[in-house]
Amino acid sequence: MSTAASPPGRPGRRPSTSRVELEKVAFRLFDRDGFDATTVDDIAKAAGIGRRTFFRYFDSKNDVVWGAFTDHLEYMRERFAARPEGEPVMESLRAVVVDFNRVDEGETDRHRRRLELILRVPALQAHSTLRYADWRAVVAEFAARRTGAHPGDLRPQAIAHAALGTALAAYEHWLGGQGSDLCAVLDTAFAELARGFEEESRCS
Amino acid sequence: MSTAASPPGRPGRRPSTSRVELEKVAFRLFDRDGFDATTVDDIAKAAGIGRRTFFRYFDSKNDVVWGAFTDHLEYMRERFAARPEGEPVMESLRAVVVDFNRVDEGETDRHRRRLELILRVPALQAHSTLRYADWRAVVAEFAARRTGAHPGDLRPQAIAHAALGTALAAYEHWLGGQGSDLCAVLDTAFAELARGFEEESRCS
DNA sequence: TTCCATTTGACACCGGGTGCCATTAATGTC
DNA sequence: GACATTAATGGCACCCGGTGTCAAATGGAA
Repeated sequence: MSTAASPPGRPGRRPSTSRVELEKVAFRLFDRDGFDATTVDDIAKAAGIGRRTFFRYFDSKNDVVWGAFTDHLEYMRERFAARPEGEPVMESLRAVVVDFNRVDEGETDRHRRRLELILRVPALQAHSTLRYADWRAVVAEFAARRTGAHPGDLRPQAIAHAALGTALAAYEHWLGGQGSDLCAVLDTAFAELARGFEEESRCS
Repeated sequence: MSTAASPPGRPGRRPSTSRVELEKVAFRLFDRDGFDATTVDDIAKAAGIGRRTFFRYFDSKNDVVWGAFTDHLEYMRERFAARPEGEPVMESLRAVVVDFNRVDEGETDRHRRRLELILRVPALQAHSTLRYADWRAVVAEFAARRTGAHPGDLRPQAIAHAALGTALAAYEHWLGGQGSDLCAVLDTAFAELARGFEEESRCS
C-alpha cells in the first residue's frame, strides 16, 4: 500500500509516498470534513505516514492545495517570452493566462475543488496572496519588458493587479455558474478587460 | 500606570488598558525585535496585562497592525457616495483614495511603520489579503453603481483590483523614496492609472 | 557484510489562538 | 454596610501548525 513509485537505482531509503499521493488523500479529507476541520495529523494518519514526514513533503498544510503551482509559473514565463514582439500587451496576456489555466480533462474536477478551496477558505485566501505575488511578478515582468519600464513601476504593477483581479473574477464566475468551460470564461473576461478599460477613463 | 481612560459611570470593572495603548506598546516591540520575533506574551507582559486579555482587545497578533482600519472603510464608503454623480469614475476614485490615506501630521510616522510592516512581513502580507478584500469590495461597489453593473461583475472587480494595485505600488514607492508626501504620490499614481490604461489597449 | 546515503518518525518544544471559570472591580439598591 | 449585578481580568488547560533533533529503518554499492 505504501510503496511509492520507487525512483531509479539511487542509494538510500525510498520515499514511502509522494506529493500527488498525499494530495489525493488530503483532498478526500477536505471534501469530507472541510479544510479547517482536517488536521495535519488526520492527513498523515490517513496516508499512513508520520506527522513529521508530512512536513517534508509540504512546507505547510496550505501548500497542499497549490500542487505544482510554482513549477507552472516557469512555464508561464516561457509562454510570455514566446509571444510575438508586436502583439498588443493585453492580447498576449489573454492568450497566456488562458493557456495557463488549461488542464487535462481528467484534472478539471480537482482543479475546480482546488479553486473552490482557495477562493472560499479564509486561511487559504490569506495564504494565496503569497502565491499571487509570484504570479503577478511574472505578469509585471512581461508588461514591463513590453512597455520599456521596470517591473516595479506603476503601469506594470497596475496591469498585473488588474489581470489577477480579472482572473479571480472569472474563477468566481466559473465556480458560481454551472459547468461552462473555464478557458472560455477567462477568454471573454480578458477580452472585456481590454475593451473595458479603453472606454473607462473616457465616459462616465 | 495601568489606569485606562475610565469611561463614564458604567457598572462593572473598567478596562485596564485600550487598543491604542496596546498598539503603542506593540509597535515599540516590533520596532525593536521585529514582528515575528515579538510574541504575544512579550506584548502582554510589556503592557502589564495577561496574555488572555490581549486577545480580548485584538482577534489576532496580526490585527494589531491594522488599527481602526475597518472603521475607516465606512468613512470611505461615505466619501464615495458624496462624489458628484457625473464625475468620471477614475477621478472619483483618485479623490477618495487620496483622501482616505490622509493622516494627521503626528500620525504619519506610525502610518509609515504600519505600511512597512504590512508590505514587508510575509505573515502580514498574507493576512492583509482579507483586509484588502473589504477595501476592494467598497471600491467595486462604487464602480458598479456608477457603471450600472453588479459589484461581482468583471469590470468593477478589475477596477477594484487595479486600484488596489496602484495604491500598493504607490505605497512601495513612498516607502522606498525619501519622505515625499504620500498623498502626492497617490495622486499622481491614480492620474497615471487613468491615462495609462487609456493608451494601453491601443498601442503595443 | 560493511559502508554510505537517504528517508522516516518519534519526541520535545514553540507560538498563536480558544473555551472555561473563578476572581476582581465597579455600579447601584436595600 | 451587606448585597446583587455587570464587566473586565487572567490563569489554566487544551488544540493545532510548524520546527529542531536524533536514532532507527531502508536500500544500493563496495
